[in-house]
Amino acid sequence: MAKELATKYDPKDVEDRIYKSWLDGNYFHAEVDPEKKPYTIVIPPPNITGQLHMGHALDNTLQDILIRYRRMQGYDTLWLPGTDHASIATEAKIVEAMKAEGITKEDIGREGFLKRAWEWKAQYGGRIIEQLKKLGSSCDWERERFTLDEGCSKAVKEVFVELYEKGLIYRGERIINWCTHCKTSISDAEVEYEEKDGNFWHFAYPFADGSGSIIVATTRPETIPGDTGIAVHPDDERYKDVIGKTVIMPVIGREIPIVADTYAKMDKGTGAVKITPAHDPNDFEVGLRCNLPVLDVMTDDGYMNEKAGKYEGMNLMECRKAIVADLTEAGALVKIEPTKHEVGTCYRCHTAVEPKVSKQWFVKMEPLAKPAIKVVRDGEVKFIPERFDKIYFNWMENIRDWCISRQLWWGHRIPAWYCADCGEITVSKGEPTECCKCGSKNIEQDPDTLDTWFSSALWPFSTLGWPEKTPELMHYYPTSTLVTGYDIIFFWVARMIFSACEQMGQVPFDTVFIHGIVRDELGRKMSKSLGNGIDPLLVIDKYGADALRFTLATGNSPGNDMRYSDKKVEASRNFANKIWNAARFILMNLDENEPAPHIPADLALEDKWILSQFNSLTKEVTDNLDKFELGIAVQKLYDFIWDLFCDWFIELAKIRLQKGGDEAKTAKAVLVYVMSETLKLLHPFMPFITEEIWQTLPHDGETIMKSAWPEFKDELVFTDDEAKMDIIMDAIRAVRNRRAEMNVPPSRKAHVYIATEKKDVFETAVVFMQKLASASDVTVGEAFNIEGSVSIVTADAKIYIPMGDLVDFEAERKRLLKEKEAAEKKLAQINGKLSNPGFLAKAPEAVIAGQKADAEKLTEKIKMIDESLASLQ
RNA sequence: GGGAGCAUAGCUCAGCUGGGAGAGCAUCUGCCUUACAAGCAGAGGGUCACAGGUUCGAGCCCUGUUGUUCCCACCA
Repeated sequence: MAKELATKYDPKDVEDRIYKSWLDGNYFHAEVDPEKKPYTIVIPPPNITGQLHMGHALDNTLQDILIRYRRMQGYDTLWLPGTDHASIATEAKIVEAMKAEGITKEDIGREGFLKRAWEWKAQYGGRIIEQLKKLGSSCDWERERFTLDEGCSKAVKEVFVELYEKGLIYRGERIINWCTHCKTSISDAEVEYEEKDGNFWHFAYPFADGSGSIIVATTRPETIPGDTGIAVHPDDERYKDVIGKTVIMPVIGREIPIVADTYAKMDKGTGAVKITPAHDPNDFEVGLRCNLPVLDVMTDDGYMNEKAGKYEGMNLMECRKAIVADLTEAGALVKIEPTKHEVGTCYRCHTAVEPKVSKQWFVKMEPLAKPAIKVVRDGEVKFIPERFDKIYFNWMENIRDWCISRQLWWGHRIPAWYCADCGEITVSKGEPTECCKCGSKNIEQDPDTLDTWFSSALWPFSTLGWPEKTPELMHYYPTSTLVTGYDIIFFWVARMIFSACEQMGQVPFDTVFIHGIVRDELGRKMSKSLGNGIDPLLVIDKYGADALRFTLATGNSPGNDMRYSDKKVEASRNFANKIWNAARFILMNLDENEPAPHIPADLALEDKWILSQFNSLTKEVTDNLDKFELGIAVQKLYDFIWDLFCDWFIELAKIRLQKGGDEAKTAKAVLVYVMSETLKLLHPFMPFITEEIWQTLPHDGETIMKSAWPEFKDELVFTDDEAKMDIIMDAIRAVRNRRAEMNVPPSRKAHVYIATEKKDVFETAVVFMQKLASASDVTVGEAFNIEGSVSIVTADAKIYIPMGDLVDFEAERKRLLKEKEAAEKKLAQINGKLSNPGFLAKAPEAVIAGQKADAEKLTEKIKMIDESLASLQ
């Protein structure tokens, strides 16, 4: 015995040690090698506030599989890791922590706050990185980046200034989404719509001239104090005469005009709509067209302000109630109509978002979207699965300008300075000391910061050193594959694409590999509020990282959600243990000086069979990985290892191992070869256990992760031997089946007679039958006539087992009749096809030949069943 | 309002360009066969949601229906 492994696989004994050895070997590190083809993945940077969840586990498992695969194939492989500063989330967290101490942001000021934020980052920002390591992620940690580090900040300023100078970034007063909880503007993409119950309140507004009233409907009565007009459609006959009149707002008492604008739809509501330019995006546009004043009646934290008159100081809901009550009392309420409507909420805190007029910075999207649409349309960037390009196009084609300024401190400060003297804006990469127009020193920087996604949009090139033309940028850019969930296509993927097209004139990656989300056992989204989240670290602790990875890879079909369950991980853990035990068995049998893996001469039938199977596996797994069919690849590996290698080949190899001598030597060599090559194919999926076993087996090289990916070999194609093994396995299964049906324990051996035309095949199978089909002796001949025996019919043989005492002859007869019936039914089906002229004319030849062969086999089988039935008489 | 996904064994899901319905778990039966009981050998279980169509042939392609999940959208 050469080396030993523990009897049960314990990931805890292995994983940390192996991971450390990889780090010590510096195997994850990429150095620019112009001789080699690069393969690059940039990690979707997790938030520094984050803890590893199942979504990260899935995303990073998939990335690691791809990276390890390409690394073994010899690519110059870079997986670039990093974290995102996550402005809103992080700032909220720190503000909350300060609140516990009774401090506010304003108390300590901008500098003090940022100091605390960086301290917080230093303390917690590395947490998720350590967790990624537990998963086995083979990132190049030496190149770890942070969206707020010096390099990324430089890239951000560069892009901002350039876009500003091109007129693609502008500052303006527009309707934006305002989160009253986070107290900042947010972009359209950051608004999530939730269906809520609400009402349509119909109110009558009397005309100022006393000639009756006009009825308008609203779902948001609290915006009434901000109304500055009522719009009707210019062609609306009903209101033709009132355009230009004014109404007196009940209770409020203000006089506002009725204007004509096509925005008012004649078939909606009453056809007359109140206009609140400060608090509704459409109304804002109407206001611009019809010259209505903008009246902002809300404060930044969600209360009515002094312009709301008597409602000042109320929060929005209080105000709504008060206004409805007041208007009702004033007799203005016409009717209430219950309705459901979509309410925009902040994607971080789920507070209702208020549309609000505000002066903010925007990216002009249309010119940027155009090339970004083109590169996907032209296939320069491919989504997998393809259907996501539709979602992408739909978004890009209807995109509105991107509000990028945030009223936060934690983030990239907007590089714009305002002159107190002339009002000019100075936008600069550096730290300007004077106004670019009037030269005044009286300038002050914009206090706002940029949307977090502005910096992550630059991630594929900012992390490689851009705007510097670093060797890394030249070599590794554009990156290869981006792996991410469908939930951040808009936030991130789309923005990376247009940013790269604009800055680099080149796509950021050629493939976007999209996965779904990991749901709980009941199919629900894992969430903090439901408390149904599964901590991947606990799973790793219990079952091992390999088991978790294997589970996530198996469940992955691109773009689709998957459910997590402990049962699945348990099955994966069992698979790991199966491999472990197969390795133990092999090691037990090896000699002290067992040679390195190689294909020996004098291959036996079963050797050629397993090698041929392995060869096909290699090709298939490689093809599947190239097509991002990870789940299929891993399933094939599972089937090969468990069913073919363990359940058949190892069992067959035992025969020669017991014999010893040259045959044993060959068997050992094949065991070692197939095992270690299979471990390589499995390594991207289960890196730890494969490394541990590979190291223990005879091997060349220091680590499996740098070994060469197996390739299809023509000399390992043994088609005839595969066919022979199929015949033998068929017979063995048939015998086992019959014995099981009769409840014969394996310990009761029996003589087996095989009548066949393929004597040579079955003669080699004698020892196999003894080992795997409980045969004491095996006699192969052309025909036998044995009284009182069990008979078994396969396509290639009729097998007799004299165990008359165990046989119920009547039952046996019934069984044979049933089998015959099944065979005849099948044969009739096939003959139906074969007598169909259309089938013969149009089906491919291989299919026809296959059907003919099946028909022959069935005919033969029926003949043999008949013989058996006759001998039962 | 627009769009997309899903519907296959009791459960969770594979099934790639149309040509023999599969896996894991669960169930049942028999096994301590000296790598593995986290195992071995076997068994049962499916009108592939429904209705049409294309095709020699459909789980797979087309149309429609139902159920379900999700995304997008400025309908007062």
